[in-house]
Amino acid sequence: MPVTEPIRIVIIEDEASIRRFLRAGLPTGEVDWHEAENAAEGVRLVAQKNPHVVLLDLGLPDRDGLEVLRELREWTDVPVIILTARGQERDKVAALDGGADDYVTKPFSLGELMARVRVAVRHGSRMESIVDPIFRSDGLTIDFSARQVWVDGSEVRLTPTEYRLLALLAQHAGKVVTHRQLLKEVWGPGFEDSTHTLRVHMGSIRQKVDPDPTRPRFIRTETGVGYRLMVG
Amino acid sequence: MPVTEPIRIVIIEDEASIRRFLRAGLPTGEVDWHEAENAAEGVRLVAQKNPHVVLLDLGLPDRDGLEVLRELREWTDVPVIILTARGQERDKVAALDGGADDYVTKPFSLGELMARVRVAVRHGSRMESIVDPIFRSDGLTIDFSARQVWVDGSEVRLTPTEYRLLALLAQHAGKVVTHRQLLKEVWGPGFEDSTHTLRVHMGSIRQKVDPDPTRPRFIRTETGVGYRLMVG
DNA sequence: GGCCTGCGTCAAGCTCGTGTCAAGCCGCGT
DNA sequence: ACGCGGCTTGACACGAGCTTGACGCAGGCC
Repeated sequence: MPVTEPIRIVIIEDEASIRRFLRAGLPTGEVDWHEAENAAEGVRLVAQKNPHVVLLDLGLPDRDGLEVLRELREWTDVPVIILTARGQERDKVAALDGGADDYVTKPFSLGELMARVRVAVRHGSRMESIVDPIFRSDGLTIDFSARQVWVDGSEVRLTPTEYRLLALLAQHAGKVVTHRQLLKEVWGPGFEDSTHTLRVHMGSIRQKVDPDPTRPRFIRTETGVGYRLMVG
Repeated sequence: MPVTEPIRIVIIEDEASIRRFLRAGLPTGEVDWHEAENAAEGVRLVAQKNPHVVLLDLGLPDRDGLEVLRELREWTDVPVIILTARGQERDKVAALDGGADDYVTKPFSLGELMARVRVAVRHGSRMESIVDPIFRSDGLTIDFSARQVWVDGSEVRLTPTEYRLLALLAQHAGKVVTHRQLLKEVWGPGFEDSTHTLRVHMGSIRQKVDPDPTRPRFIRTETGVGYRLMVG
């Protein structure tokens, strides 16, 4: 899992010179950049790309920027940073109260703009990560964010390898995960043949969560193929 | 969504004239206004009032504003709007990347500021994760705003590094915090491999709050992964 | 029945992570 | 200059975790 996904930005701005200036100054590789030069195309692009941040010019040729903002706000909470030459207080207040998240007046510095973009991304991501992912099935509970496992309510302590194996099975709950898959994911490429080690580890996992392998509650072995975590 | 409750604002600003100017211009009845004229009082006030927004001046007499921001960010996500005369790009970027939510340079217009306050309140209410400035669990108490720690009622004195480590664990109470995470947060990027130093510090923390690591009350080591502060 | 293959268990050995002690370094205040 | 507190670094012992090998067992095939 990559730690730093590139920031997806949609800019809605008619002046090509501004777009070019921004595009040239972007940190390469960290930004996924999409340009629209009018309102209609901009809204379509936001819907299509689902960006982390939208940069919106107020002085568009086909429609007023505030209208575009209002239209976006009908269906998305994506952070919108207004990017405009209009520096009057009433414009700012109207935009901010109209749902904009920030307001930057031209001319602006690229560094400041990118810092404000990062703030907006921070705000956006914080809302998504409220619930932490938990796996439940029968008496087995796995809290991935806490890296904790319970069986019938009592906590079970797993070693790093054991946890990674069990988590991998849980991520594909109900489906068979092959030996090669498990070995490659946990030990890395080049260990696809250490199937004996894998069996020993599965054994110790079972000892902790599933004591009787002939009558398995959770982990079923699919002979010759791999293992499967059963779903209730 | 109309905010029925008045907006609670804490302003940390040494210049009395600015405070007076703002206080005079506030819409009466809609704002619950609290003033601090230095950093120490400001942090205390934030902890006490649990405001919707904090207005923070960077040029305080007793401490640098960025430090104050960093200290606040150790325990609260309350929106912070920087309010300062420093308009250099590097100041703005440093503050915004340091956890600030907005940056307004003096002289500013009152209308714009209040609009930005409303944006901040909007952001804050959306995540509604009001963090308690006091952490309690079993016999362990941590007051983030006062940087104080108690075990079974008696105060424990921690060094700066020890406190930051323990506070970090408390912020993710119940969850595993990896070695890399701890090292990066406390020592900064580039120190992710100094795991030995980390162990020594964890040792001295334990000596003070959790004398027997084989039967831990609070800090459990997750071998090969990191540490976890247990919750009752 | 004998053989092979795949799987599970157990024990032993080894590696590596961990905790602790002590020494040395640095910054700071007296 | 000196002492002190805090941080880092090194040495070392201990234990947890991982790997490896031996063995028993079940099922399929000749």
